[in-house]
Amino acid sequence: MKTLDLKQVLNGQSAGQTRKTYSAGETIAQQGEAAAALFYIERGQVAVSVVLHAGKEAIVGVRGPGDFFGLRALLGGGPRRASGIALTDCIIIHIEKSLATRLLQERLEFAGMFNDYLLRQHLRDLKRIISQSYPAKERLRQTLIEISNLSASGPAQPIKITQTMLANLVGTTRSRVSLFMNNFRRRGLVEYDRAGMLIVRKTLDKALQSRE
Amino acid sequence: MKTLDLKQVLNGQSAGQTRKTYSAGETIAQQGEAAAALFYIERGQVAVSVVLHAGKEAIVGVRGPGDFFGLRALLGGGPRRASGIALTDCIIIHIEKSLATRLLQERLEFAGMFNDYLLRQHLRDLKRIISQSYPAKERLRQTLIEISNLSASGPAQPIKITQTMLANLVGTTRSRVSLFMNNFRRRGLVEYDRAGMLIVRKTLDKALQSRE
DNA sequence: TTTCGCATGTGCAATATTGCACACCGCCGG
DNA sequence: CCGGCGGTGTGCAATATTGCACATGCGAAA
Repeated sequence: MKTLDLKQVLNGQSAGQTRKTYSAGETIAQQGEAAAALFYIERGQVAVSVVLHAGKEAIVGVRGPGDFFGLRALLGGGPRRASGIALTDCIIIHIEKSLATRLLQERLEFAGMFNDYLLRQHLRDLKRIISQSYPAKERLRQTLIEISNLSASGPAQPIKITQTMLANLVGTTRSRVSLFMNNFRRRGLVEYDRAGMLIVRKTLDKALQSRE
Repeated sequence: MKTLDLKQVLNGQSAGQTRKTYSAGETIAQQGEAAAALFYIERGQVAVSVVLHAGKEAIVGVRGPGDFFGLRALLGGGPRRASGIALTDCIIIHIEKSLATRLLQERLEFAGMFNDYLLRQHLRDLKRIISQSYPAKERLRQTLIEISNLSASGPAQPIKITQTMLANLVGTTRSRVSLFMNNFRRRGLVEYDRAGMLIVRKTLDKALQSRE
């Protein structure tokens, strides 16, 4: 199933879209500010995070090439409920709210593509929700696999992410993540390259449970 | 913001849609079978559940009036990954796969409405994902509130749901749910009516944590 | 009425998780 | 070269959770 590429739709639209680059660590969208644009990731990875209470932070997901984020721009006028932070260097297309809503309401091919995207995102969300039935170690395993396969094409990508972020992503503590990662590493399921990037091996896919 | 009602779009479409009724406990869609239709809830509540391993079951969410489920029908030809089970007596509109995809591809007003639905559903999913950062008791609190507000209009609805289902919904054990529910009850945050239906009081909304 | 078959209320030991604390490292700026 | 600083590896006591087991209550079927 080939989905329509965003660029085909955006071509011919001059106003309302901007292509920007961000370097790793930069904040692309900030929780609390007005949702003026919808974002599309052309390259790189973005963490979507929410600050809860007393500095506690939950990372709601990681998005990669081909993903949208900042969907709040399409829903009423409320402020953003989450932040988008570049995990790696990124190329992001900003689509202004007015353009995005217009495309959605007037262009059937855009609406169709976006529906398809939202359907797939919903399935990813469900996977994430299901994972809450598993213990932390299994959640970490699933999360690592998901992140390393974000760029659907080609083999698993090296990941740059701190243990603290992973902890906020799987809903556990950093000490736990450290423990689990070492376990995975001893079993040859993951490894770090010289740049400190995390490499997830295919063997992690079916790694069965084992006591830590 | 008033969203387009499904019926306006379905009017004039004769073939491919059926209105059916189910009584509480009936299975509307079964995990594993072909996804031949998209479902729309006109009345009632439906639990979406997934069987994991060795009989373990996760309830992925509860849908109410105005919600769709069985979205797999819109994505390729794969089998259903989840089951839909009527929690209460329901009126469900079956929209055959062929009709659903056609509406999505050809009718801008349907595509627009569906996009809006998926956006809102995505936000609900995210709330659910965020909740995994909280302890079980807080997750139960949020879940009860969400379910009781499914029928957006009017006050909170009485709920009919077993503790076992609640446990699968919040990702904990039944003993725990029993404990928490009694705690909520003693504090006057919930109660049961004579029919055994659960009533969630508004006071639960801001009930602060307390040791069990 | 009696008897199952759910669903709920409770208790408890075995485990898992949390929340710190502290040591080590590599890197960067002064 | 020397601090910081952020990120990681570990250990540990206080808590929370799991997985049972068993009693009770209640309604439907016999």
